[in-house]
Amino acid sequence: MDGLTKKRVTVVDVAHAAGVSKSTVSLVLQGSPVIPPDTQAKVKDAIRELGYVYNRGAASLRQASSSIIGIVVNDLTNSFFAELAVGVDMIVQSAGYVQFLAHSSEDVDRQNQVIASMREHGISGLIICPARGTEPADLKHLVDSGLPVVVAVRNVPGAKLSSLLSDNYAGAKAAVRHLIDLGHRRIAFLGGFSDIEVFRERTQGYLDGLSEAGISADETLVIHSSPSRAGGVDAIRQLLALRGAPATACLSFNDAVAFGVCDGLRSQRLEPGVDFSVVGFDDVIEARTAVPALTTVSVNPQRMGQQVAQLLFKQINSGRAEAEAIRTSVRLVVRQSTGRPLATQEAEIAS
Amino acid sequence: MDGLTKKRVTVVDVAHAAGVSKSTVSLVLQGSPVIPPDTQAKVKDAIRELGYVYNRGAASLRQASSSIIGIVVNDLTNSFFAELAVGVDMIVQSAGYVQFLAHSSEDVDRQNQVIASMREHGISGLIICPARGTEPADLKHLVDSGLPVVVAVRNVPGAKLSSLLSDNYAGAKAAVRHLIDLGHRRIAFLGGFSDIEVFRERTQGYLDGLSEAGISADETLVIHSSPSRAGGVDAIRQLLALRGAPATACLSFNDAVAFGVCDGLRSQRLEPGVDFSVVGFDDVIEARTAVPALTTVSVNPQRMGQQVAQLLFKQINSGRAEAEAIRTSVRLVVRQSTGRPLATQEAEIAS
DNA sequence: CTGTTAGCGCTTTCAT
DNA sequence: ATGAAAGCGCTAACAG
Repeated sequence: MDGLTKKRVTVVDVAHAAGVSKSTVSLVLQGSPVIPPDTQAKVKDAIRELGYVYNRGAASLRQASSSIIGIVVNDLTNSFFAELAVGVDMIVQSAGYVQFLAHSSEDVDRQNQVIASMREHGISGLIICPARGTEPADLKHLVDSGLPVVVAVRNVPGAKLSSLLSDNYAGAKAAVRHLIDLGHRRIAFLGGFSDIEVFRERTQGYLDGLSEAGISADETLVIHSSPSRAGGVDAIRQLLALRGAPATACLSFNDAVAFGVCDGLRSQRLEPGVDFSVVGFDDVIEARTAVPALTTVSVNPQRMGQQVAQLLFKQINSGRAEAEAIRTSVRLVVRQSTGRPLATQEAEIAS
Repeated sequence: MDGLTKKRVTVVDVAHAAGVSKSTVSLVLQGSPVIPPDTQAKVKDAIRELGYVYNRGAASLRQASSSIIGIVVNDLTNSFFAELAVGVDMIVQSAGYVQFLAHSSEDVDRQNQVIASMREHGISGLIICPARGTEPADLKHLVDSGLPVVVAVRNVPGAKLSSLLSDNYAGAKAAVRHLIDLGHRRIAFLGGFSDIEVFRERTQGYLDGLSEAGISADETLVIHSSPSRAGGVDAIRQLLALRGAPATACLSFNDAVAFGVCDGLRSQRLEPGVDFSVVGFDDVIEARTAVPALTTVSVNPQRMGQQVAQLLFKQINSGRAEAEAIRTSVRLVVRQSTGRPLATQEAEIAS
């Protein structure tokens, strides 16, 4: 009870208190069936009484395996990735693991640092949403260390790693077709930076969607910006300032951009969904109430997080699986703002 | 180079390759100044060549101290807490620590589980944004384990723990005064649940603000709801449906609620900031562009995260500090929607 | 300045 | 069914 002499209580102490030996305690801790119930009870009482806390570090040292999953995210500030991390955490926790989470702030150096740090802590698997500009070379060490790794959301084309990505191409194409069916001909693509694969996939779907409908693309209608709400405001402002035939609809890089586009429209006294059609990619839960008329190509981030975690565990448990590339399907969710509750119409999109 | 025989490379291997001893390697690893540069170089080369990765688990076992900070958040889905975690991470990383992040989904049992798990992993400090309904008893074990802990954002009144909270009372009062100065007399308080301390503090500020201006409070104008965007929509709908003298302004529990209130207003063809004044608490970065006219009582979550991490490190480094309760100041940010760029006016609020 | 030695708390044969 | 002993990879004394 002396505040200073408080030494860490170990299995030995527990064993002593319970009148058994070290290894018996260890076996109880692991729920081994070879220990008789009464002995188990004695040990458990001693544990409670002494306030013993299991030292997982020592255990992993001995067992050469930890129960830690690392996850490094490019930007936690983006709700999509925060939701994804939540989805991952659900699976990780239910598997009895804990989650190391770090975010790289879109900085490749930082990303390498945190990965190194995680490896030093002996993670038994890693999920990574790569920072912009991540090269296969950056992940070289990682992949040939044999650590189970899966890449989520953004691909790193050259790296031989498992990945779970959304079907960006098919989603963008479906969105464009939807807008064309609504009668639009001048359709813009707003937001995002061209140095990530996701952007390229989405713009490709956009371009192919247009050309399949016999509409020739106008490259001035593709406007880059930060993939954030503020970026969306910028992009729509630039679009509205263009001379020439005005666009009447846009596909936004993600939902943050789409929200920004709506903000920008409103500040010009235009009503999203009425004066100008907006389709957003990704689907943060808030989107449902935020802009009733906002159509989205939706990727459920929590579900995606769960899937990616499952893929990782599959890889961990199967020893050494081949790299596996999965595309999660997306849905086109059309919302109408006529009255309440909202009429929504969803369609699963196959590639 | 054989994929199966790949054994973990240890300090011994490195020592062998570099032609020195175990402890020399260890000293190099710790950047000790007693090792001559050329020996250091040899060792570092060997490390690179063998692909050695430091085993921090073994080190912590020996040193009885890890470099892990735990942070458990009630809801990562709420951008405010995601931003807070980012702020924490900045400090944690720059101190050479890594961050264990888990979220409790507002579930006290889950919260206890993850805390236990973190302790088993030997965290050297813990930051906690308590789940709703957390009792001092839930944290009893924790506090008398002597682990440095700081509570953030939400207080747990009975527990003897350091805390970093925003000045909710003063903020709410200032917001109400602002609305009164604008000429409002029927002011509502929307959103949030009354079982958390933050809610009580904010409503108290609201009530005192009213009564100091000689306005008697009308309890039908305090409407509870989930502290989310959807909750805000609900709350404003309920408010507008009330019979009797209509409210002309509201203070929202947080910014998510405020956004929802704006959504709800718009769906009734009312313009926030024109037909009805809205003040939101908390300040997610997006708020700036989202609703230009939205006045906020602003708490910068990233800054708060940094502060809380600093407080924790202070406690870790000073051995055993007394529990310390800090209130971060808040700012009243008034935004006007007249033209662009926005005219904003800020005022720091003292308690 | 560098090598030797003895554990940190746990798991795991191998005896009893 | 339980105990004894060895060792995971590292650091910290202490010798040399």
